[in-house]
Amino acid sequence: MKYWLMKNEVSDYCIDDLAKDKSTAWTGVRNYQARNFMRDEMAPGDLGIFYHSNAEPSGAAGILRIQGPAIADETQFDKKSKYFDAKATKEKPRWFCQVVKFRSKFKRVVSIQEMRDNKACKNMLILRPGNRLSITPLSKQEFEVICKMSEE
DNA sequence: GCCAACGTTGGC
DNA sequence: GCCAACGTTGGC
Repeated sequence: MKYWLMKNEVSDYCIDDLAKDKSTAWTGVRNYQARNFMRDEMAPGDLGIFYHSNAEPSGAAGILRIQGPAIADETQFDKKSKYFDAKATKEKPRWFCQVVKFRSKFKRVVSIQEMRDNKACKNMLILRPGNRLSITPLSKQEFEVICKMSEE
């Protein structure tokens, strides 16, 4: 059982959208490291923090569950999509995504500043300067600390 | 295969 | 909108 932090621009897709949809394919990831996490490391039942970036404030907004296993990201085949990749084929997809299911919305957003201020979060990759990875692993402790902060 | 230039991300 | 960080690209 692993834990993840999955970042998304709040204006694109937020926790309320996921609550409404119940589940969604986490498409559009075009970074190899993040792809490998989804394709190789995530397993059905893993839990993730849904993180809002470019938000007021940016931070952890809720919990999602990985349906797993990874599937091909359909947007890579769609010429009209900004995520289209001419080098990808149906036979050999380059990009993968996970279907994620809504689990819960936090009572309040746990801001990135609160995470910075909490010693238990100090190793989180998301807090590293210049971090641009949209999917990062979390330890069980980090996951639980964020959940706990959301209750306060 | 090096590395400079470029583009993107994302907090502020 | 600024700017630091860093992944990607492409010339050599």
